[in-house]
Amino acid sequence: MSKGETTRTAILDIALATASKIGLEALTIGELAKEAGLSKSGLFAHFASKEDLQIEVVRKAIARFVELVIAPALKKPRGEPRVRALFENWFSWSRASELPGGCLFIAASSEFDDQPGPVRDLLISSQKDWLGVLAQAARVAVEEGHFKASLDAEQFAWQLDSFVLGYHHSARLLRSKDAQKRAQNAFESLISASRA
Amino acid sequence: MSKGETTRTAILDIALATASKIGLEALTIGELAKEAGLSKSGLFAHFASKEDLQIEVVRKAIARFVELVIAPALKKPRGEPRVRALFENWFSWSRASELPGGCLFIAASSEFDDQPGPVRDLLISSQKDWLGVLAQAARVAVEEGHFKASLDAEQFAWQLDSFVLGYHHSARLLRSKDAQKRAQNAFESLISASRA
DNA sequence: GGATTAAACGACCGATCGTGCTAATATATC
DNA sequence: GATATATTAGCACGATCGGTCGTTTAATCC
Repeated sequence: MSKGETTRTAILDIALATASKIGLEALTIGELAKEAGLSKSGLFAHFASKEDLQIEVVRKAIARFVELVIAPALKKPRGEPRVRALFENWFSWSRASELPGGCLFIAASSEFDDQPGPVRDLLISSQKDWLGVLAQAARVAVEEGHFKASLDAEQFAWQLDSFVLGYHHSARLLRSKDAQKRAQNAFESLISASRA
Repeated sequence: MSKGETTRTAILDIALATASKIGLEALTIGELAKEAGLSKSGLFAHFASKEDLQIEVVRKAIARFVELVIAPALKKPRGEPRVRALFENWFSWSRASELPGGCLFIAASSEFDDQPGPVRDLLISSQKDWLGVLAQAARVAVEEGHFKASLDAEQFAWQLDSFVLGYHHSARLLRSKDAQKRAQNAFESLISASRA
C-alpha cells in the first residue's frame, strides 16, 4: 500500500468515527485535518470534494458492515440461526469501537432523508440491501421449516429492522440500560410468532 | 398578542418546518431571516442565542405534539381505543403540514444523541414522557381487561415506539409507499399478542 | 544516488457562520 | 398627536466554512 493509500485509509477511519458522533454534514475538513495531523489542503488533496469524502465514508461503513454483520451470519446454518446471527451481529456493529457515536447509517439516514444527491442514494440502496438480506434470511428459515410457510418475509424484515432502530434510539439518546433487553425481548416475540 | 410575539411565533413556525427538513443544527440565522423576511439581527433580537432558538423550536414541537397526538387520544375511551388513537395520531403528526421533513424529534434525536446540553436534555425528557404516555395507556388497557394482565407495559411501549421509528425510516428515507401498511401490520400483531 | 512522481504544506479566496452594537423605525400608551 | 417603548435594520467583528493555488518535501523507481 502506497503512502497515499495509507493516509487515505487513516483519514477515512477518523472520518468514520467522527461522523458517527456528529454526523456526515457536521464533518468539516479543517477539524478532520487536525485530528489526522495533516494540513487542511493536505487532507483535501485526497478527495475531490466534501461530498466525495462523505460518499467514501459511507462506502467504508458499508464495507465494514458487510464484514462484521453480513459475512459472519452467512457462515451460520441456514434458517433461524442465521436470522439470529444477523440480529446479534448488528449489536456488535452498533457498539464497534470504530463507531463511537453508534450506527452511522441510522444517523446519516435522518440527516439525508430530505437531501437529494449521491449520498442519499447510497444510503437508500444500502438500506434496501440490508432489508433484502433480512427478508432472504427469513425466507430461508421458512424453507428450512423453522418459520411458518405463511410468513411474510418482508414484514418480518421490517419489524426486525424496527427493533434495531428502537435499540439505537434507546441506547444512544436515552442511554437506557434496558435497551438491549428490550430489543432482545422484542426479537424473541417476533421469532416465536414466526415459528412453524 | 403584541407585534413582537407575532413575529416570534412566525419565526418559530418557519424554524420548525425548516428544522424538520434539514435538522436543528443546520438551521442558520441568516437563512431563517431570509425566509421570515427579516434582517439577520432583527430576527436574532428575539432569541438569546442559537441554542436558545433550538430549544424554543423543540418546545414548540412538544406543544404541537401534545395538541395533535396526546390530547385527542386522551379523549378516547380508556383501553385499546386510546392506545390505537395514540398510534394513529402519530401518523398525522409525522405528516403534518408544519413538518414537511417529518417528525422533528426523530431527526433531532440522531443529531443530538452525542451532543450534551440543554437541547439534548429536552429531547430526552420529551422522549421519556412519550414512552411513559404509551406505557400508561397500555396499563389502562390491562385494567380495562383489553390487554392481558401479564403484559409488560414498558415493553409494549418500547415496541410500539420502535414501529413508529420504523415507519419514519421507511417513509422518509426510502419513500416507501408500503411504510404505513408495514407499521399497521406490526401494530396489529403487537395488539393481538397483547390481548387478554 | 539522481531523476521523477506523489504527497503534503501554507497562504489565500469569497462566503457564511453566530453574535455584538447602535441607530432608525414602528407600535403602544396617554 | 406627542411621547415612551418595543421592535427591526444596518453594519461590523472574528471565526470558520469548502475549496484553489503554487511550492516544497518525501517517497518511489531506475
